[in-house]
Amino acid sequence: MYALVDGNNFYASCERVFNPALRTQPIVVLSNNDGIIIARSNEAKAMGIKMGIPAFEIKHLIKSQKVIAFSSNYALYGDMSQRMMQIFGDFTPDVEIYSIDEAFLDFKGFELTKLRQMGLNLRKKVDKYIGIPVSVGFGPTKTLAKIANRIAKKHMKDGVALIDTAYKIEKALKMTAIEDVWGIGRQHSRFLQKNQVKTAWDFTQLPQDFIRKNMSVTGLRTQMELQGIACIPMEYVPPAKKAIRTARTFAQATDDYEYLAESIAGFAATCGQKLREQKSAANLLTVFVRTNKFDHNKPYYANSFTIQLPATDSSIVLIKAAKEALKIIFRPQHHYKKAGVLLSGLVPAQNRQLNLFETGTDVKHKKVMQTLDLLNKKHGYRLMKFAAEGRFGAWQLQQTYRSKRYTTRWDELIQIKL
DNA sequence: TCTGGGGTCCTAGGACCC
DNA sequence: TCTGGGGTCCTAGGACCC
Repeated sequence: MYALVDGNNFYASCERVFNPALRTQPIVVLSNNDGIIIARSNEAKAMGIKMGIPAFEIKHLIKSQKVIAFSSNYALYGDMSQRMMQIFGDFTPDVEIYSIDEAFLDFKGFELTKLRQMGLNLRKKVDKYIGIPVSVGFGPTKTLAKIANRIAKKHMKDGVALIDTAYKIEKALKMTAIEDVWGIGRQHSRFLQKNQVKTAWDFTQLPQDFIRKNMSVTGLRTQMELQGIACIPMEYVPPAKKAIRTARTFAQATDDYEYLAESIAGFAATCGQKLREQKSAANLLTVFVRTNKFDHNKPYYANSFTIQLPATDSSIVLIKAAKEALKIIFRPQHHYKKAGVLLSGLVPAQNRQLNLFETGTDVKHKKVMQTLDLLNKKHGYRLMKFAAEGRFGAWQLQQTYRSKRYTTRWDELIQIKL
């Protein structure tokens, strides 16, 4: 049996841990630049605030304090996540961290009759040590565990649901709408509904060749998983990323080349840091820019350019290439709203292919990069930067409502008055 | 004034090889 | 009348996830 454990309204719940007065208030968490809604407390959901809507649509609610808004505080959420995952490891050694707020737990070899109690204990422990409410769903496959988790969240008062018999599988599948199945997104659920497939149960009754033809092998896998045949294995060690991207939407659109060049340099440096963290080197670097896609009064322009590199993990080389690529796609007549850098063709840094005319720059850069990473790790995120990134941090995020980084900064520790 | 960020996998089609 | 068989690699686009 697998369990899927996830934090309820995770980001919103993190904010509540350090501000208990908010426990009964409707709260929302905003994306970078305070752009859209990315998390809501149950109270906010009940008010009809939808996931992903632009923040300005509920500005009146935020202003009048009917809803408390937070800018996203990833330092806090990331740290809370790590603490939560650590607790999971007390219940089984086989934990797959699936996202910032959820994990699959493998309970093979455990007695079925004890699982429910195990789930309850886990909830209790996470609540006591971390202060985040979680839901636990058990099932014979990952996809069924996901469904159990959903049922736990929606229908079980104690937050735990177990799907362990053929009868319960059928019952659970019949009460799950097709669009709520893990692996079936908007396009496919629309297509399936047109074909009279309304629930997860209906989906399990479809002929295999129909699914294979219209939804490829991934659809087939989902069907088997729903039928109780596990075919999505656990992944205990996160595989190295195959692509690394850093991109931002600017608070204000800009036609300033220098501003854009400094942001791009910053994105390239951030990508480089992520690259070195996973000990990879990149063969390709893509720069992309685009104007505001919502502004229909101005012509839309989006473009990208990819540069081939001798496999490198040096931010110096990356920044240089990024600036070259930007020069090629920059058009002075446009106002740019979003830009980014993408590294791909990643290989292990250890056994990268050397260029025939290798000059040894990477060897020279290696020590500089190591020192840079060490200093930033020890003394503060991005304390040391490249001159190319600019001195002004012009592309800094707008974060009007950010809470303190309670768990990762000495000067922002929570204070208690006695 | 105002709309996020970061990933993965699969397939079809083109270009190429013998 | 009529044009083989068997592959690989790469990329763009579409689907999905959080």
